[in-house]
Amino acid sequence: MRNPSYTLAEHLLDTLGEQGYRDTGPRREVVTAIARKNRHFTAEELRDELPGIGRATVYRALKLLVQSGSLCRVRLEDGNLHYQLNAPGHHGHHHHLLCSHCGESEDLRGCDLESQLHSVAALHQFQITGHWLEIYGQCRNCILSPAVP
Amino acid sequence: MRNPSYTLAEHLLDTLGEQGYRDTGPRREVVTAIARKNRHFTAEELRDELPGIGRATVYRALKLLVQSGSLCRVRLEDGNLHYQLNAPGHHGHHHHLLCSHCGESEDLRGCDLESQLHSVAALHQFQITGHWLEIYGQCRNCILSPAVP
DNA sequence: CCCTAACTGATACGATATATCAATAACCGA
DNA sequence: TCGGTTATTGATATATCGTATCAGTTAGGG
Repeated sequence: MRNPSYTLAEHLLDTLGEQGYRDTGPRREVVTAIARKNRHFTAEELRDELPGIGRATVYRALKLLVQSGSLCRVRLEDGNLHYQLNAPGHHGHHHHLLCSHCGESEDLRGCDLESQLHSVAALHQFQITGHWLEIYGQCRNCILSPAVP
Repeated sequence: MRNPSYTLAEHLLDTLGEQGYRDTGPRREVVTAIARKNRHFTAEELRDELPGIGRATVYRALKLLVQSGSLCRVRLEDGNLHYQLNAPGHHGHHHHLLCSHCGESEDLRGCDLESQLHSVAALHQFQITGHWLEIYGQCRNCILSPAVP
C-alpha cells in the first residue's frame, strides 16, 4: 500500500494523466501542495503556499482534481467553500463529518440516507435527483482533548 | 387566518419591530417585495425589483429576516445562494425539497434525519452540532406536466 | 527533433457581499 | 407636539472569490 517511493502527489498526477492532462511543473507544485494537506483547505490558503504559481493555474488544478474525484468540495457552516482530499480508493458519493475545532474530516459510512430520503420524498411525490449534506461537530480527538487547539 | 387587511409584509415588519428594528420606508419596500415572492429568489433578483433602494439596505433587510427566522438561506446545486420565505408559523429547523424545474420549494417534514445522523455519528464517536442539507429534484407538478416551463 | 495541442500566468472582468460614514428619519419621552 | 437620541440609509469604496481572455511557452507523441 504505502510505498514511500510512490507518493500521493504522483498518484494524483497519474490519475490526471490517465485523463489526458499533462504533467507540468506548475501543476506538479500545486498537486504536491494539496497532497501534503491533512485537513480541508481553501483555494486561498493553497494560493498563499504557492506564491510563484499563477492564480488561474491553482484554480484549474482544483477543478481538475474535483472532476477526477480526487478532491471533494465541502461547504463549512460559515458558507465558505473548502476542499478535502479523498482517500485514494474512496471516490464515490459520500458525506463528511467536519470537525469545527481541528478541521479534520471523516467520511461518513454506514448511512442509508439516500433510501430514507427517497421514501420521505415519495410522501411529497417529489423526485429526488441530488442532494447536498454537510455535518458539523467535534471529532473524537477534540472531544477527548478539549484544551488542545 | 388569512385576514386580507393584515398582510404578510406587515407580519414580517411586526416581527422585526418586536426585535427593536424600525419600520422605515425603504425597509417596508424591501419586505413587501419579499412577501410577494412565491418561490426562492436571489438577492440580485430582489435588487432588480427595487431600483430605488440602496444595495446595502436590501442586504441588511435580508440579513435581518434570516436572523428573525422569517427567511431561509438555501443553496442551489450550482452553489448559488437563494432565499426562501418561511411559512409564518414554521420557523424551526427544517429542510427544503427544491424543484430544479419550477423553483418551488417544499418543506421536508416527517424526517427523523437528526436522530439517524446522531446514531451513525456515534459510531465515529463524533459529536454533531449542526448540519446542512439541501435536496434537489422535481416536484409533483413538474413531474406531471413536464412540458410546461 | 518537431509539431501541435495543452498549458501558463498576467490581466481584466464579473458576481456577490460587507465596511465606512455623513446625512437622514423614526421613535419615545416630556 | 417637540425635540433628541439612535437606528437607518445609500453612495462609495473595499473585499472575496472565482472565471475569461489571450499571447507566449511547454509537454509529449510521432
